[in-house]
Amino acid sequence: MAVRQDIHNSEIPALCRSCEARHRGVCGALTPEQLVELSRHTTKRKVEPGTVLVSDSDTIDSYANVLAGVVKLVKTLPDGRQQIVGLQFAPDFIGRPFKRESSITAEAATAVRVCAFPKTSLDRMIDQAPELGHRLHLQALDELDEARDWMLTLGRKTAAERVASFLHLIARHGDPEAESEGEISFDLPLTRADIADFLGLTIETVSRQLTKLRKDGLIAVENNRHVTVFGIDRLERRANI
Amino acid sequence: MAVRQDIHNSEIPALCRSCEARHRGVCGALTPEQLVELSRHTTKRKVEPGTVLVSDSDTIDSYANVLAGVVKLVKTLPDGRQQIVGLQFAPDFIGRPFKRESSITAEAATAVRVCAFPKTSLDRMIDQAPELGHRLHLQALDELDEARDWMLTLGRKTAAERVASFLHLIARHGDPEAESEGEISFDLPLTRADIADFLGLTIETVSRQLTKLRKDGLIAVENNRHVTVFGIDRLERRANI
DNA sequence: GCATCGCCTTGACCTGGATCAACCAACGTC
DNA sequence: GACGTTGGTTGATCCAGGTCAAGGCGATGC
Repeated sequence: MAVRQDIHNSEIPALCRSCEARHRGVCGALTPEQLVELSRHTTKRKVEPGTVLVSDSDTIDSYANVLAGVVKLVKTLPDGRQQIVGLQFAPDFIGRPFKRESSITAEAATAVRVCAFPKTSLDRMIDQAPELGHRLHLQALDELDEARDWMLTLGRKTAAERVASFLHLIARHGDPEAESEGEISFDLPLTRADIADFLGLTIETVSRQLTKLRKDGLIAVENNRHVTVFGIDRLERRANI
Repeated sequence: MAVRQDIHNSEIPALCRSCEARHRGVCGALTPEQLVELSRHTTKRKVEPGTVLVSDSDTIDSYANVLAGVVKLVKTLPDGRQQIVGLQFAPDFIGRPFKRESSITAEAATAVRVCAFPKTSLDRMIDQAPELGHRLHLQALDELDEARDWMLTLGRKTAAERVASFLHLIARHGDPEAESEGEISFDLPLTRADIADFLGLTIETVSRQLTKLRKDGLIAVENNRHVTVFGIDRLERRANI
């Protein structure tokens, strides 16, 4: 009986079987038993672009993993000015551990699949699985590095450098190993308005800078969203990285 | 003999006795024995403003606690443009756990006292004291919140709002509980050049905005460094917080 | 077919903050 | 007590990027 129980428990939940977060994400820190436990309170959902996943106006009582798509973290001034302070890709973790509230809104930038679970379940699990806390710590440190990189961009770079930096970020995220002189193409996960909010610019300026890069032969743009970069190295030079 | 050893070991090292980091900082997570162990490799030093504590050009092999003064975290573009991406006050921890290098320079903004210890000693201790890892995690999360707050300032606020936000930050740091309508005064820990690098502005613009706040009766400035704020609430309104 | 809508681009013009330059005050130091 | 030097202020001018306005274009609806 005890044996059967073990066998049963060590099966990976169906929900988690094809999930990227189980390998590269935070769930990789959990044993099959813990996965079963967590998955009991978990819901996987698919949401439209624009869906608010976490609002800054209410207290947070759930965490989530991004399974597909891109989530933007947005901060808003009382008068409506907005700044995107982070982009989360699969298999990133969304949430602010050890705090009941956050001043950040998380919103789907593209179609997004997420796996959400109650704060309490995961908080309990952190105590039992130190490796889980460690992974969350690592993600926080990575996000801190990214945030500080972006502070340099926001505080000191020109519009041209910012747009090039953004394209570089997306291109490198899609293919970190890409040949620096080769061609690389991808879909932009953000609208012009979102790009502007990410770069601290207006949509007009973003549009003009993209046009400039196009006319200078560094990129090609199809259907507004699909971008081809002709040489990451040339983009890097424009971005002043 | 064993008993004497115990008594001896559980004494707090002289080095740590009056140290703020032992209470509110990361060292609060350590037992007296662990403090003794760590303090064996620790050096306390007092440095002049401008001293580079950690350079982005070499690999990091030590951590430190700020005991007094203010340390600025600086990022630099190849052409020399600079952005301050964080300010560390006592008893903050300085260092990037779990990575051999960082693209950030840490530099004393004022006269600073720090307590430095080798990376290896602390890394070893993290494994033994989970509470230590937890405190570092908490600090990383706090710094992430601060960095993102500042991204909003850099990306979307006007020069006037930025300068007011900076004064508010320093004022609140000195006295988090201050009456919102009362008078509060403090010394600026940064030169105009540093303030400009923190706000993504030029020194001229910082100077003009301070003059404006002075003429509008929100602040008084003596000897360039000493500031009195007449009503934090009025400053907040200017900062658009 | 052709209205309407969302998203993007382009042009004309304006302005907030950068740049350039002069000057001031405090502080060595010879 | 003249003389740099460092850190800050103020004024005049300039320009990158914001603002305002018009128009393009594909998708959706009637």
